[in-house]
Amino acid sequence: MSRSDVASSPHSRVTIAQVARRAGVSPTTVSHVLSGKRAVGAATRGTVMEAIRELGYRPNIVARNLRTRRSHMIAVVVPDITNPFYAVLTRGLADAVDAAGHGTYVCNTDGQHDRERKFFQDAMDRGVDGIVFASGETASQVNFGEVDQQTPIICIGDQLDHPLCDAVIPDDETGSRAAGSFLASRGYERIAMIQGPSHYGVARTAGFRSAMQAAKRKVPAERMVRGDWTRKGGYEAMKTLMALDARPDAVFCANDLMAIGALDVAHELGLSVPQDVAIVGFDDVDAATIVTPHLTTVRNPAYEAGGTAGDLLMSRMSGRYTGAGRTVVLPCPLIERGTA
Amino acid sequence: MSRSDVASSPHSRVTIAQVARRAGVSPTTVSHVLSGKRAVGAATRGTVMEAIRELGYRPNIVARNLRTRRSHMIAVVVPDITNPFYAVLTRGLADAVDAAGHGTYVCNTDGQHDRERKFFQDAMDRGVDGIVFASGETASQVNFGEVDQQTPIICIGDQLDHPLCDAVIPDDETGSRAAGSFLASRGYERIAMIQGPSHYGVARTAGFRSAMQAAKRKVPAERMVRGDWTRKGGYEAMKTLMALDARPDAVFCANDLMAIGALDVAHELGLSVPQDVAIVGFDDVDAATIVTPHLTTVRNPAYEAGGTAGDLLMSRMSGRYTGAGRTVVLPCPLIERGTA
DNA sequence: CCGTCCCATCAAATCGTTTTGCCGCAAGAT
DNA sequence: ATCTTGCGGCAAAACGATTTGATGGGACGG
Repeated sequence: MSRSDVASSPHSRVTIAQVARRAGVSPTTVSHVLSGKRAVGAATRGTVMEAIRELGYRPNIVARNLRTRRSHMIAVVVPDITNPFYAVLTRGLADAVDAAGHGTYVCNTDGQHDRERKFFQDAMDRGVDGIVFASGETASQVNFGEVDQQTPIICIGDQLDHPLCDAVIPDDETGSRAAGSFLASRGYERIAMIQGPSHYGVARTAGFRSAMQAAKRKVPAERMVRGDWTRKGGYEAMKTLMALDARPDAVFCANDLMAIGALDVAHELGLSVPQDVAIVGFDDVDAATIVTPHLTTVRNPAYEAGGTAGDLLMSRMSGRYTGAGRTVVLPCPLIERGTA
Repeated sequence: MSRSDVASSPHSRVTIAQVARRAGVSPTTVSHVLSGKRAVGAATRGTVMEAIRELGYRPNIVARNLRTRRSHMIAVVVPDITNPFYAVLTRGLADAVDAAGHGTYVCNTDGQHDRERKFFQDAMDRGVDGIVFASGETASQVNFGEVDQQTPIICIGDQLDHPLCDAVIPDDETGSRAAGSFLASRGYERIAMIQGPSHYGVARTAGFRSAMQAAKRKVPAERMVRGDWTRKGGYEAMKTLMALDARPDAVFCANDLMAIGALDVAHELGLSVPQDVAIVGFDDVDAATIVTPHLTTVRNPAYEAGGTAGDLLMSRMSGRYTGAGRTVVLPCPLIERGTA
């Protein structure tokens, strides 16, 4: 122990009153030297500081929170912290707000609406200064009962109907368009897509379609198949694609896991990638650089999303911004690697 | 909005006093119907409950925390939530304590000791009910200054010198021994190991050595090489192993990433796995089932570790247990897949 | 010498709960 | 009739900070 516990009372922490008594001043004065909200004489400040050090005083944050109505804590409610996307998002948020002294309280909802509601309530009851909400599906369908009109909310990936709610959304559509254009520019002709389940990831499909149109590539319905976001789903979707008479020479997958499944099929069929068939994914998960060849994909900017969510939150918490809901969209850049 | 906000005052939340006034009773009584700490008449309880519902009362948790000196919040301080091991650990913890109404406050230290200390202080100042601490390296070397002797601490992976500190440690040694024994029982003769950097992961090396001794396999020094936990490090270590005169026919790697690097080498050399060379990893990360063939490995029970950490914590917080530091070791089972 | 102003400090109220001690009152025991 | 006992309820004191209004005393200008 480098720093021994000076004046360690057995338990019961030292309060501001004890410091005041020791320094021969009032609690008010101690509070002021701590907060700097009012000037205190240099001599007095010195005495107080010394008393604080001698007693090893640490302010009781709970008491402070009660009085100031700020907790310096923000809640991040996500489907599952185990999912790398949300883990990275959370990290980006934490890094952004840490410097300002805010902690992050994470809640796993598993995408269940009742849990989402429960954690919203819980967070507000706990008096968090802000909430970052990332839903698996479109958030607008979520109902939060009566939400506190005070605490700012940031919604990731979609809008939420709330006066103080800002949104940060990764630009899936533009990213997908970039992927499609890239494949076309490389000269691939019969470009296919493995989409997500119906009603999901529509922006990715839209971006792809728009790119195909711009590049004058026809995409018959049989080349638009669906997977369930999993590796296995991608595997099966790819199988049906490869069984087509006019076999596609390039496949854009709505996420990396499905792209990896597609890659499995290519290997299994002895097709070389990207010569015989090109593959592009979406998300840029860690596994993208584990498969061989490394997966060409579109990056989903999780860290940046968390960071800007933190920034938006802080601009509201500090009162710097008080207007209506803002929306910031983040680019999803194409990462060229080995599969296209 | 399914539940409209009845009697929604513009802002300023409704307090227990307002409920009491409306129900024609004292705040004490309201508190008692809520907590059930003292009996209240059925009629009064009814009136109070109705007032609560009508006003949409929600208790102010911060005020409650101040009074009761409990926050129902526990801090989990880890190197990086982005690392799947810690993400899963955190999830296990959250799931364990969620039912009891505890939230989890995550802190990323990046393994820096000053940040570890800072977050420890911060957590205690915030009045968390417990701390789960997972350090990258051996925790005993960490110095926390003067820690609160009140709040229980659980240490993952190592002991910590603190009266109220329990430890939960995955049994790396037994797991590694199982891996070694398994390879021997499969008839492999020249078994090698890619260890972690010196002074790290000694338990894994120890377990492996013990298994080799029991199986009467000599392991010359040249067959014990080191990597730096990364895929690239594993790649290079495997290269030197494969260049040996008496080429190993099996390799145990101290973690999965290095095992994947070793697998790269085997593929590059045109060796078939596990016929020409067997490979076993440690951790069972997601990527273990992405490589081909799927990696045989030892599972590092992150989720269970988080869960038992939560259980130990709760047994102390509730006062059920008050004794000296406990240690629970968790088995690391061998997962047979395709590489051995 | 007096009025004014500012600086440093303090006493007291406040934040919204929980908890302790006390007090009627009615029912049952003696 | 008196003495316990227990129940239902209330007033007030914590919990540990912040914040507001007031105050005493020097410095300074007139």
